Amino acid sequence: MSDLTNPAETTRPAYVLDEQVGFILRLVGQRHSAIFQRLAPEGLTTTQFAAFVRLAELGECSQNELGRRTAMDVATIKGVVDRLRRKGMVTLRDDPHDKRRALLSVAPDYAHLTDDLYSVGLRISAETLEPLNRDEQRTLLRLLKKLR
Amino acid sequence: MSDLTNPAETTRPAYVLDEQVGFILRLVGQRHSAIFQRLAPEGLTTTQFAAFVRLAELGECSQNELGRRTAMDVATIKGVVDRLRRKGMVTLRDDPHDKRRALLSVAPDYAHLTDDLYSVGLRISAETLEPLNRDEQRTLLRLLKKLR
DNA sequence: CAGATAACGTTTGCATGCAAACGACATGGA
DNA sequence: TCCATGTCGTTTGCATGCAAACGTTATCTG
Repeated sequence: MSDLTNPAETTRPAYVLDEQVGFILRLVGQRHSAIFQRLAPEGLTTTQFAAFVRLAELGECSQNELGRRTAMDVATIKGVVDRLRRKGMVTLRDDPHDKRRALLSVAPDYAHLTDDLYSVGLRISAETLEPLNRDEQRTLLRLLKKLR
Repeated sequence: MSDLTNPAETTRPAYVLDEQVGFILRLVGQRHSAIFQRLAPEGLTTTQFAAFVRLAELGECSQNELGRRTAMDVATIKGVVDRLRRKGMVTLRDDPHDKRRALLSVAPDYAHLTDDLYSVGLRISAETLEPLNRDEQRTLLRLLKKLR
């Protein structure tokens, strides 16, 4: 029994760090990230992977636009794009209609890579979710999406 | 219909970035982090909060030990502890029995803060999970814990 | 006791991730 | 046309987060 002189004490849930969503999310993120790093080709990180795949979907696109479509801040997407360019996976040309912009696209040499990335991406997700059965996997994704 | 000349094409799930666990986890983490930053006192970050609360639970403890108990790398926990010390929230003394170690503890001036942190922590978790009903919240936490 | 092994803490290097401020350019309406 | 407003890309500053290497100190084993 806890302190009965304070009625609130008996109903308020105790704070246990290991039970908080934020803490658990960080742990799950760490595990996913380790799986990702082991399976992803070209030394791609999670964000680089997301940006590259999204760019392949969209075709030509500006840097900030790509950032918005992948939920990355302007400062973050800049770093990610810089590294993809350094790897030669993404190329850039000036937008003929807007002097502020540059248009990004997947480098021709790497266009074929997208199919590989799709299959690797599915494998990474499968391995991350492996401790759950099919129903649990569907449920988890459904609930997580509500928290976006 | 997709390409029937390739039977695998019809059964393999299509890769959709927005449906992958890793991508969704990042988005949920972003939302949680924004809530956290809005509600947490003393400018505490998620990791600083976790380290401080854990240290309060454990009493005196070495830096690497605290890192292990909060799932932080030696390099990461070092930075976190440095910042907590700079805020004056954590103090340090030499371990009398082991010259390699230092013993961390919550600074006396901040010992009273832990109760505040518990209630704020609960509020942060509640707000993060707010889009879900009670059953869904329990289910989500149960499934997430399996993925740690 | 001596040598291997392991733990402690530190540092460097790299990659996110966000806030805030900046100059350059586009575009709308007065 | 001119001006406000917004967008584009950039930079700085701070805080994780991990890998790898390092010197120091404990501890275990032969």
